[in-house]
Amino acid sequence: MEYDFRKIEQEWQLRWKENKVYKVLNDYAKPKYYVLDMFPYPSGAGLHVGHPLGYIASDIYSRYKRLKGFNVLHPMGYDSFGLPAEQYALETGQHPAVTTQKNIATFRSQLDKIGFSYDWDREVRTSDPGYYKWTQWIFLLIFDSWYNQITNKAERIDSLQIIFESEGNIHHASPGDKALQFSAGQWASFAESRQQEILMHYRLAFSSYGEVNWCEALGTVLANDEVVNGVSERGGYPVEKKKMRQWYLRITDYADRLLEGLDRIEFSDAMKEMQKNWIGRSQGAEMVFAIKGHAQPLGVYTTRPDTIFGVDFMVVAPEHELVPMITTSGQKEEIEKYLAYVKSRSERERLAEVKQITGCFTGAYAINPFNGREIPVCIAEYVLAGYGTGAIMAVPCGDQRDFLFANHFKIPITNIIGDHFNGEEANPTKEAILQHSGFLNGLLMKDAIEVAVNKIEELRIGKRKINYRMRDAGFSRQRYWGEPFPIVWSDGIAIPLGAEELPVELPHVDKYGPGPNGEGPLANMEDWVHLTPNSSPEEKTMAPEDPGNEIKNPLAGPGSPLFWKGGGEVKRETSTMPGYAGSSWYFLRYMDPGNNELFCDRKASDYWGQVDIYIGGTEHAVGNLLYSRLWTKILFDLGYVGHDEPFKKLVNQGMIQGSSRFVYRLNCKLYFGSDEEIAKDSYPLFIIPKSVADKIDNSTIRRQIEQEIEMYFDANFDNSPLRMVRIEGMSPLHIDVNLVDGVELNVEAYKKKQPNVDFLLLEEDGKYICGVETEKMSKSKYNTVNPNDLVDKYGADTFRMYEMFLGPIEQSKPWDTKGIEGVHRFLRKLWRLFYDDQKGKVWTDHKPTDAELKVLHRTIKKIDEDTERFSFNTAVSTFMICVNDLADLKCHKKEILEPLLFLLSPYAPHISAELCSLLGSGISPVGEDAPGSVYPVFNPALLVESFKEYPVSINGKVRTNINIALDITPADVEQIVLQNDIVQKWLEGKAPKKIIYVKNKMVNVVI
RNA sequence: GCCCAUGUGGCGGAAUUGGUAGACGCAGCAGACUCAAAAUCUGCCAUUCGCAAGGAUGUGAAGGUUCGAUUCCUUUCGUGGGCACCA
Repeated sequence: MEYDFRKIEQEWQLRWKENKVYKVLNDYAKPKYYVLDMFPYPSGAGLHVGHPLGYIASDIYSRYKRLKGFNVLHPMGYDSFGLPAEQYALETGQHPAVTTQKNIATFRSQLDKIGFSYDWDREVRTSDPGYYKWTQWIFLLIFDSWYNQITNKAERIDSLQIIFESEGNIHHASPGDKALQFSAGQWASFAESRQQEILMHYRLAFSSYGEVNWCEALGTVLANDEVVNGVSERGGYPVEKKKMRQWYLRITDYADRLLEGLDRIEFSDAMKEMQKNWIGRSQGAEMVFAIKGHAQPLGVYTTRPDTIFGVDFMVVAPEHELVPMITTSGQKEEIEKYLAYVKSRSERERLAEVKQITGCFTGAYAINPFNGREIPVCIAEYVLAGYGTGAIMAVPCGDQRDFLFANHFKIPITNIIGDHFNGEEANPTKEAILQHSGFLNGLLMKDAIEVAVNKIEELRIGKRKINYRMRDAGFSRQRYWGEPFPIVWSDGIAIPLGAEELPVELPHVDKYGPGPNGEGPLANMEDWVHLTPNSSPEEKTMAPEDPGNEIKNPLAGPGSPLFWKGGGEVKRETSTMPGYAGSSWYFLRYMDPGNNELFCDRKASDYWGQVDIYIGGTEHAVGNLLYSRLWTKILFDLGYVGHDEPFKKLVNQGMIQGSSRFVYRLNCKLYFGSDEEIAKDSYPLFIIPKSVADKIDNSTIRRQIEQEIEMYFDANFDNSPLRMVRIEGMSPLHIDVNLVDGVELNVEAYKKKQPNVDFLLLEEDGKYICGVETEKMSKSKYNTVNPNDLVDKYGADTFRMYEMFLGPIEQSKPWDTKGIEGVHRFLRKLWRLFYDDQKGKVWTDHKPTDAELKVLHRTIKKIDEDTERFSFNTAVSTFMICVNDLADLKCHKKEILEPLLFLLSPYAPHISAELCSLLGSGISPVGEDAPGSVYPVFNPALLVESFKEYPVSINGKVRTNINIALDITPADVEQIVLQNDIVQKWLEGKAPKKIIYVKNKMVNVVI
């Protein structure tokens, strides 16, 4: 009986599907475990071998935990909104919904072949109205919330209204307009539109005019992480700043909690570091400098108040509001010239010329409050309007940019750090003793920071301040293929739709181009955008004549002013939500996917709780992972979930790189002698070996190739038309890796695909060895490998184990198909422990020996340890060692083999299930007959040894091995070791200085 | 520039707490079985000196701590990733 993996895998997959063995119930009595994969964007290219790496790891872990008795949630879905489908629609006219549907079908069929244990009844798709209804719902919830800095959590907006009614905003400054202040009485006197405008500044999801990354070529706004080096990540088009009405999430209010939460979760240091950098917390002080002759002072932010006496000038951002006010008439012309220059420069240019110092003097002078010194105020590009106050106090001896600026404009530098400053570059040290620094003289800079801040606060010219690099997250996109906002606009007021209006379905469009004024494609849908009475039958409920049908927001509670009373022009919001909207909470929907009342029942989220293991790539380090954490914290504050960090532990899978193969095409010109031109098609493109291609510049090699070509024509034409050959060089060409066996090209197969080529100068055996390079896996490089091909050839079990065998899950590594044979051989060898090709059944019911039990229990222990720590590559090795050992022992005993199958089943479920079923005990490691209690338990007693083969070293070098009983005294050990011939030889009659004996490890004799 | 990873045979990698470096697999070499092939099995396989026994060297490089270092410390080089006028 042979190992017929195709038949076995097909049959078991069908059976598992029919019996719904992976169905997961919210069985609140059982201990839970939540294993999550980052759900994929269903691209048109389908899966390549890199995708399943994480999926296989998570599947193994899920199956393992299930066997250990946990109720394991292990779902899968699709992040199916996004730009690529829309781009494709623009190019081909195919509706994104159609292509997405098709791509998902491809993904699903590929996933199914690998034998994953997903509960597909819990599948989510972010582009499904049944799903994005709740994305919209959560958005409305966030819209209806504000961040209370006193209680330090999000609250519903009505609590803020109550506060305003009783005390104004005295204790809650507006995050959008710091200067705004009003009393309770004033609040009551404001018109409703004014009140709404003020509330908007406080909302956690708010709308505001802001500078966005506008990409003309894509006709859309891009997120910061979609802009790379000033051009769009996709397509590389230029990106510029543009003011536009946008939606934002007030993530900055959560900056500190997002930082603090990192201490409570298991992410890699690299990942935490990336998030910390992104948040960019810095501690310092904000203080004001008076400007000579002006009433309004200049506010600056600094992290180094200790350097206050080293301030030689001030720099403000060119966009700073004070610039036109303080510029003197003498400097006006120059300043305007500089402003024009700044404006003319695109983001791209500015980034390309980092560290180039440009700037201009305003003519104004600021006064240092500590020593009364008058210092010039300049403007410069290197000061950013969006960070801090948009102005700095420049300390050239301590900051390199300030130093360069001072040098450039010949501003004298005050040295406050003595020898630490060499006059050639700034030194940002905190270890210097301060000089020329008034009341700070003699203090270590480190210590002076606190002293200076205290003084600043005492003099009431500033206060300590924490700043963040992170900005509020732009939440609207001028795109089609995303969630529509459940918002309508009336007289400039954003009105949330009621829960009963959800989902606001994405209307079908025929054109995917941008709308007028850079709006999204939805703006072209006149009928959809304008909500006037009777404009569309299904919107009847909005008819203003019917007072019972007001658009009300039930989220805002009774008596809320937030509803549309009819009349006036009402327009829908035409932008859509960004890609991260749907992926910020999908892990919650999996817990309760069918719920029509709520996005996820609190009981379900309390049960499943945090994702215990989240597996995915590093590319979402600051996107998905940060926003998911934000949404969870908001939902936690508002009482919708019971935990505030979504992911307990994150495992980053490495990237599988492609291993590209090249052939080298000869570039040559052929001259023909006869008048009759021979058809171009009748002579081929010539391919030369890499060894020849490398030496193409060598004239001897060229001559050799030319002769080769002449011979070719002599052989293929009766009267060779060739008069002359001139070789111009060669070009490496990517060739399909599937035509290559290792590095050897399958010449026949290649010729079938490329009939018009011929190979020159091959070795005698006719082999062609390809060039090799490691690159990103991509279709255009012909280096993708489709898992389907491998599953067809070797089976899913082999494929799963091979992917794990490649190396540590977190490491990036190039794909190499060659080694898969070894894993396949291992599974066949395992099969032969049960069934022999000739003899048939070989397994028996005989009692196992101690040696056999030892092999089994060593394996149990190692597999447990390795699986727990995600060391799947060593686990596969362990299985191989075990099967090798059992084969050596000629062990075919069911009592040993059956537990082994249970150990193996998370890794290779099909063969394990088949062999278990053939053993006939009526228990299975997969599915409905798999009680947790049959998973093998390690018995340490079986591994106890009484002797050990100790390595004995002389001066740290191993010279021999001696078998010594474990229970004897160190003195006896020394005796035995010293009597050993080899040790004697090395001692040369001398007495050892010292003997180190570590029980169960080694013995070292020091001479 | 700053931060984080990482560097071990021809190749992927192992060595979990400082204790026999190279497990397991690929590739390669030699052999068995076979008419032959496939499949399978057996042996060899870091470098170097040596007929061998047995030495010497060896985890990017240089130092250090230690009886003992792939593992810890310092310096340095290479590779990969992230951030980058953030005051």
